[in-house]
Amino acid sequence: MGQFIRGASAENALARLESVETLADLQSITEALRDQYGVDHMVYHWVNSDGEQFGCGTYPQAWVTRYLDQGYLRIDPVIKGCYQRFHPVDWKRLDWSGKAVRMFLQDARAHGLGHQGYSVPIRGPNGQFALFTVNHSCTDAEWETFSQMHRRDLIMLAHDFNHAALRLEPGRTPREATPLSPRELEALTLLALGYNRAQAANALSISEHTLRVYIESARHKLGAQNTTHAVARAMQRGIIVV
Amino acid sequence: MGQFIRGASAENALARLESVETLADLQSITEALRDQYGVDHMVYHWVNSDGEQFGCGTYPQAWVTRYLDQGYLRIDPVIKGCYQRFHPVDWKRLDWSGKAVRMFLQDARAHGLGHQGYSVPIRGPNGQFALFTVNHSCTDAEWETFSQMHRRDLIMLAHDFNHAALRLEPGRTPREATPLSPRELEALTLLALGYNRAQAANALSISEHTLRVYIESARHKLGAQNTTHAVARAMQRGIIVV
DNA sequence: ATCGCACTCCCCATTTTCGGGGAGGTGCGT
DNA sequence: ACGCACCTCCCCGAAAATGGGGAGTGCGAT
Repeated sequence: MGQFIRGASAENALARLESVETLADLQSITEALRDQYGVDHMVYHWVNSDGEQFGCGTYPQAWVTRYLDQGYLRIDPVIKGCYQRFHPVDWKRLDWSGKAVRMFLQDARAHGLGHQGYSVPIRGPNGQFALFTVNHSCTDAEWETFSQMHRRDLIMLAHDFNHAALRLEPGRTPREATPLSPRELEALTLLALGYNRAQAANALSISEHTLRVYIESARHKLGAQNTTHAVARAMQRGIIVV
Repeated sequence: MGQFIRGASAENALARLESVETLADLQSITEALRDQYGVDHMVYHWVNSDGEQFGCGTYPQAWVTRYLDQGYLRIDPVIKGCYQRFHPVDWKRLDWSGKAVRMFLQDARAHGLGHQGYSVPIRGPNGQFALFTVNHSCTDAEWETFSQMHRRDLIMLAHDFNHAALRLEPGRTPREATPLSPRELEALTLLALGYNRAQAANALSISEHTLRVYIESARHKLGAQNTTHAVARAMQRGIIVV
């Protein structure tokens, strides 16, 4: 295993992260950090199921392509595990059972990924979700030492990468150009809680017709196809809390 | 202004945060940190629209009560501003216009809050959203110096407070009783993406009748009242990613 | 090898939602 | 004082979802 260099050497990269201007800059920083920390791979990427992709890192291009083509986003236990956690997670603590998952793992190994991993979930406004991951091949004990030693560094790195990414891709954030009105939010919230329109209208002490107007306008503002879609988008963007 | 102590002195509190066992512990840590950093106030609190409250800090009790009673949650520019940002924000950069907001500000001052503030937004799984705030009275230049010097400390503190809070309140992370089958998850995912039943069935290359069976069984497993509710629950539990 | 579970298909009638339209009142910021 | 966004109410027909029922295939586990 490479030498695990301490925080001080990461300061350069931290400083560079704050003034990143292009995705290529971000990419070169992941490579520099990978070398500084002496690990096999370091990756930052946005997690979107809708095909949009944003990320950088040192995974082989073949693996990135395959990952997307195969729809591994929906299989990868790292995604699922991090989605339900706040704190960074060691890959060993995830659930790797299941046929599809085992095949995924095998495929990952075949593409040169190490069996040790440590991933930091990051959440931004409007339901943004991203991951910052370090990947390596070494013994469990060595990995434990590494991850414990650099845990805080990695959290800060994840934070800085996300900050840089949000600066580079402002188009992802200001989707809420038309914010929902209080009544619209209330309406969607009740629907998300399982109320039907009659019940929701009753709960808000308004007519069902009025409720429909709210749902309709919320749907238009959210660019949603139907009520379920509107509720899903509102939840995804974090503008309603259930 | 008090002396702004550097990161090293915060290490004690960081260590204590990792082993916190009660809300009172968390409370005492905010007080210790306030004194260490030499600021007027330091606060961590959950932001829930549904009235549930979880938090700790050094704001006067009278202010906390008033804040809740008056529903300032929906007025406070700090909440709104942080909700739309990823990076910590200086209160001066927020939008303080509006009649209600000005009255809110006046009320805050009257309750002993300083005019300088720096707030760190934190997001967890299941749409959790929390804030970590430091508040003080000093000149703009002094505050600028302070916030720049301790920015990274405050981000890590926010992270650790949230981690501790999530450990203390596991009730916010519901467990998955009966796991959904792959097809059920696919079905719900497509619905969350705005597909209607015919489109979803087509996308999965199955009959609409079959799709209905999945939705039905998923609804039962999730204890949901209707399709929208089922999708909302699945998203809330993080078992589908949209 | 048997059991359970996931997967697939089909019927019925009833309830709910959708997608347009119009119309009047309030309160806030410029 | 004006506009603008919000809130509230109502009409219609067409489309979609719901809630039951039954019935056959395969796969993995006990």
